[in-house]
Amino acid sequence: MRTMSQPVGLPVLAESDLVRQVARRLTDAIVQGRLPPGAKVAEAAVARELGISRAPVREAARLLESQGLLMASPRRGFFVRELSARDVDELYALRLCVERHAAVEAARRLTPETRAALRRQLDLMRDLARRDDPATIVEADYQFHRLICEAAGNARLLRLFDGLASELRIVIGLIGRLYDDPDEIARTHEPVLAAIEAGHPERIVAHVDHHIGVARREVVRLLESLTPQGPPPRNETSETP
Amino acid sequence: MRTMSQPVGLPVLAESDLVRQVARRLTDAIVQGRLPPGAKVAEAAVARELGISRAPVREAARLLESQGLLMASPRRGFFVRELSARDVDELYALRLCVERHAAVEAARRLTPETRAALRRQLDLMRDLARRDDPATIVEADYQFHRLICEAAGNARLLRLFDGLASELRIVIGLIGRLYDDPDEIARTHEPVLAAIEAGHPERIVAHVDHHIGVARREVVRLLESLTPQGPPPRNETSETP
DNA sequence: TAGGCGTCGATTGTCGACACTTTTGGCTTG
DNA sequence: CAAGCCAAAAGTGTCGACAATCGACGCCTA
Repeated sequence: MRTMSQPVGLPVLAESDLVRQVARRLTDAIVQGRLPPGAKVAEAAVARELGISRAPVREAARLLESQGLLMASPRRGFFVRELSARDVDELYALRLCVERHAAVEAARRLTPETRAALRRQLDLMRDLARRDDPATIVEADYQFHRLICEAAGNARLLRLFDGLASELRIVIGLIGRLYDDPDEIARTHEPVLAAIEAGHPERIVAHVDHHIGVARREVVRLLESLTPQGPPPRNETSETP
Repeated sequence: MRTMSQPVGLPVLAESDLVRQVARRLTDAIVQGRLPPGAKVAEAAVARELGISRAPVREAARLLESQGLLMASPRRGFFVRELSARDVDELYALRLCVERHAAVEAARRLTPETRAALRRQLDLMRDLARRDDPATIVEADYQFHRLICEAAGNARLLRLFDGLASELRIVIGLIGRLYDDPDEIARTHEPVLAAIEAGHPERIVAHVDHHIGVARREVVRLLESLTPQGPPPRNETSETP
């Protein structure tokens, strides 16, 4: 068959899929903090607001459920996942584990392009730090770490990272500004990138450990300080299949 | 509100939720190889077979989709994910990353109980190796690794492991017997457990690396040898949000 | 005879409806 | 006045239906 001269990768226009769109909207609302932890996500309300029926909303909710953003409580509906300090600690443990691997792997297969991209991102963060816009900085921070995971060349690892980051953003967005000294965010990332460029696995792991470890303790501490809140769902559904 | 004396976590009788049941059935069918990679999962057929409507089937399919077991192709339906040799390699890379962490952590908080459980599982595997029942051995193998992840005390890590294992079982089930020497499976696990009991992080990592590395090369090699097959879906949906 | 086109059947995406459960609000009662 | 109970309202779980789309088969054309 030779209908087209070449199967040149076209941009794959317009996912007609309502489910994806709803999923994305809900995700945005959650990470932006517009749907705070514990909030009920009423199908009917969402459907009404978007001018669609409940079916696509339910399916989107299922997607977000197994991504850990929502929690399904039978006969009661979906709720934005509430993260205890312990949850966040677990998430950071996984993130550490993932990013360690990602950084080492990224270093192994570092190309001039990705290296430049990382440098550029770091510069961007430095700039933003001067302008002092918390939300934007958090976003840039996320992108920097994401670039590293992308550079590891493992699509699944990237998806995993995105999942962890999404869940964490449930609370990060809540906490707001994480760094007292806005310049610190760039300073703490510099050694990580330097280690990747240098390509010493041990040094990479050490710096990643330190960098994420700091954030981890910080966030967990902050979260523990404002834990006293919670009227929400009734029980964890723990399965052991 | 205090309807019940206490919101003690009840066993949540009879999951009224059809979605979970369908999800589980589909998962079973996939890991048991009854739904082979690339197979189409027709909603109507599944619904008819289970005597229910299509809605719960669709929702279950969404769950499995974001677990990586199914792949949604818009307007075409759901298909059992096909794993290329590269996919499997990526999965093993993640598994390595996860299990390393799990084993080290398990060693750190090793209790006599979990230690006994691990020993017991290893003995079981030795027994099964003598009886030589491939399917059962694979299951026991899986359980051993799962126990380690459980012992790490991170619920999320366990879920992650389950997810990776599910995906891998898509192909493991296909390959069938992995070990020429059935006794080998017990022998290769022994050093891992020994290292965990000894509690030397470096030695643990080394043994886990070796053990999983062997399996990884083995499976990837086997899979590459029978890759020539594939009429299936049409394109990867790669998002970069 | 090989290749392209139109039509038909099958399947998906979405919707509205119905039964049942949970929640809420008010009312009764100690 | 507070606590408990009852009834109405809201929301979920599931279903069957309908339009739009995809794949396949067969026909027409070069």
